[in-house]
Amino acid sequence: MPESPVEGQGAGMRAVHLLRSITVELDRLGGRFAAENGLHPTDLRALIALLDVARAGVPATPGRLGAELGLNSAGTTALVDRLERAGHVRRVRDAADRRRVLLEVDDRAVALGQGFFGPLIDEVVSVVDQFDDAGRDAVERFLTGVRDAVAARGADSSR
Amino acid sequence: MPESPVEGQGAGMRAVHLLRSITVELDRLGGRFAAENGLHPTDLRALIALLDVARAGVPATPGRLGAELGLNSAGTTALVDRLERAGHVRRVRDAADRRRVLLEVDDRAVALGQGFFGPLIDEVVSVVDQFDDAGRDAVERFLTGVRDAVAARGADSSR
DNA sequence: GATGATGTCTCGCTCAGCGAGATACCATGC
DNA sequence: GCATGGTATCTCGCTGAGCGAGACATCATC
Repeated sequence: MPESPVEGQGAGMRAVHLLRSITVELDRLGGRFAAENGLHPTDLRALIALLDVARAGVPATPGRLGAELGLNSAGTTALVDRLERAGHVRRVRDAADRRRVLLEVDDRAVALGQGFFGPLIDEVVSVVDQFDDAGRDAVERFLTGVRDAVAARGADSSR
Repeated sequence: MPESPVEGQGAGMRAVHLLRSITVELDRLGGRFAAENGLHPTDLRALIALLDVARAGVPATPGRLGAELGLNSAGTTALVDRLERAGHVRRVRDAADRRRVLLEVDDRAVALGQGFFGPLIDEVVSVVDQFDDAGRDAVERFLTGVRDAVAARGADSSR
């Protein structure tokens, strides 16, 4: 049972600490982006989630968004209000099921996000491109393994 | 300039999306841990940051903690109040500089965090252990590259 | 011992998110 | 057709995290 993270740890623990500092830096970066654009961290998470489900082809609704972010319905309404007021999102009544509201992300919001995160994404891609096939495969299997581990632990008890 | 993330993308984009879903799952998990233990996401981030600087040997103070989390002094005081009320942290006047308050993390808080995140850490370590030396090296170089990219982007404009 | 800098805390406020419940709509039964 | 239950969203009132401004104590320097 390893614990202290000083130098000279195993490769596994070094990977763990690198991952952690990546997540810390990432949400610091996200916070800065949010602050610069007058939106809250939650708003940013919401936009990212919206773009995600949009690409998956599923139409986004307040209900799904709220569940994704762990907000209740009241908080979700307030969130969508904010996004709509800022012009990042439009509410459109679903013609098929008129209880539903579909959320359409404005193109400028997409462009905004891509302008900020695009360069970072390109850098990560270029890091991966430096490896040979075996290296790329290792990276991908590692990430997949970590994602599955985290997701499994996130799914076990409640929800 | 790649964009859509559907299947059949390059290895680089797949890595990007895996990384993103890892971070999403991780902070969902963190949120759950926080909720289960009656503390807010910020409190969890604070505890993690405190453990970090403690391991680095630097004594933790409200000032440093607030800067780390991006809170102002009022918010930091409120945060430390909460942590102290919950018994996770103790305030100790610094004898050398009596303006300062040193923050000592309670052993039970450390144990709590390790009980929750320890198994996940072990799993990540075991994922890494499955690779040969070349694979481990690739993973580490990848993570280092990503961390540097994120940190560089986080440092450029303000702060 | 006065002066400025620094670390922490207090006060009053704003606003994100919660719980409870209202409202509108769909999908069944009769 | 019309009641009944389920679902999606929104409204209302409230709690509390975090902010700005400033108070206070302590250190460093002259």
